[in-house]
Amino acid sequence: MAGTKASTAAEARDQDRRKTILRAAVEVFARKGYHGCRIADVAREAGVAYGLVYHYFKNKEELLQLVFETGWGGFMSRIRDAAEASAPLEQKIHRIAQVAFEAYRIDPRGVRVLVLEFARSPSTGEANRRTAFAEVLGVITRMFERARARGELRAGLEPALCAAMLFGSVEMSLTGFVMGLLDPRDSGLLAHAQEQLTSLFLDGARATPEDGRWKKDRSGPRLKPVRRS
Amino acid sequence: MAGTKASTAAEARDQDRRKTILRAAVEVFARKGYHGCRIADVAREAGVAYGLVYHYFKNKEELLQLVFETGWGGFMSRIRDAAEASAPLEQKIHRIAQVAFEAYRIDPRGVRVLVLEFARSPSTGEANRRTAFAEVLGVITRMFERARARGELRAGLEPALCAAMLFGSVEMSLTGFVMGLLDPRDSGLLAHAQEQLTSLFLDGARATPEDGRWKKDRSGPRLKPVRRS
DNA sequence: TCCGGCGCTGACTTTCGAGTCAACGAGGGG
DNA sequence: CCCCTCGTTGACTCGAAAGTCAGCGCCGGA
Repeated sequence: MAGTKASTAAEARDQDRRKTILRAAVEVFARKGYHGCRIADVAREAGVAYGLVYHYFKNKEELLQLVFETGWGGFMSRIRDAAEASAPLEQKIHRIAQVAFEAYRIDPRGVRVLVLEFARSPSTGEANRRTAFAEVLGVITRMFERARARGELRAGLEPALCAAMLFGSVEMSLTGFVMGLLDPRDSGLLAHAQEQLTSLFLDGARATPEDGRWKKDRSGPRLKPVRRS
Repeated sequence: MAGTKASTAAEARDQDRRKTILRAAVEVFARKGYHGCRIADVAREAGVAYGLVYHYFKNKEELLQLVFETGWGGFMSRIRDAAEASAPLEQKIHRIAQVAFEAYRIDPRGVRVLVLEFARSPSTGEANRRTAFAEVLGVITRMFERARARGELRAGLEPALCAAMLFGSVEMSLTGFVMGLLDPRDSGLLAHAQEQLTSLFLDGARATPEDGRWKKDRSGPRLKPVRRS
């Protein structure tokens, strides 16, 4: 049917426009932050008229909401896949780290928006961010609960706190990269990051006996004399 | 001298006023976030006239800047004390966790502002946060560098990444509490948190041999068959 | 070629809050 | 007791940005 075909084509063009504007919004948002993100800038970035933004989106709120949901949804589903896979804890953690750093490698700008703007600024008031954090932390908490049930988690560790620590480690590492406090070009630091994150989280930062000359006893005395430099 | 005494008294009253307004600003900021934080609200909260705020502070920017600096400065100096003490790594990490959770226990509202709102203003907000993060991460990175030099850090760990992971763990745990995703009343979770943070960071999440029935070998095969539930 | 609809335009209106300032009055000195 | 100073007040100004809308012109069909 010609009518159907035409309307389909029209709809496709509509979707293209929407995506153009959405991408422009990510761009501006990443560059200028929440406060500096004016609809006028988004329109200019997208190369369309000011009013058109309001033809495709109800208001600024909805637009930014969508920017967030798109990005977060993608990230979240990968995290969920990783956390809910049937694999050893070690592998799951490794995959979570991989998802995060891979996302940064592919789209630093998008990660910037998620990590710096949405994670730390009130967009829809607070509900959004709260929901988002609750979502990841919930998924990861359940992962640790299952790991504990299987005996993969060291005794005495609270799954919810493990989740906060794991996700916090990931998020702050990404923040470091995004802010330029950690340089991804430094000796493949980015690649190293996901390995170290997994390794440190699973086995800790403490020197092992073979690292140094002293034997370390985990259950030994807490205070060990240390020479000042 | 009477003149001096009078001017001193006047200055003291001035400082009181300033502090009243500053405290009101923290309050409103914590309650409504950056967007909802209007000078009118701060004035009402402090019980003074709108215009008086501008008698004591140059503008909104300066006021919020000061709110941030006050809180962050206190937090930062405690973190610095902990990180630069001459003590074993274990103790330093424990103290860092302690500083953070203690701060939350004493002043959840203040922590809320630092953790969630983090002075963001159009022009200098970004720079601020960047500086603040660079500052903590720098201090903690140096702590890990010294630990590495002393052989207290497991081989192959990048100090800067350790710093990001440690601070990220602290920050996300606090975020969990502040957002109500972690309930401090749940079986003393708050008290538990600082112990677990130290323990997990130093020794990892992996089950130790004595945790389960299987022997776990750290350098063993990465993939271990796990029964699906 | 002409017509009619609609995607698109951008100037205009509205809203809102930061920052100003003229005036008020408490209180201390003359 | 009066006046003058200065902390204090809050109505007002001004600018910025969100959101509206009347109309333009492109394009597809007759």
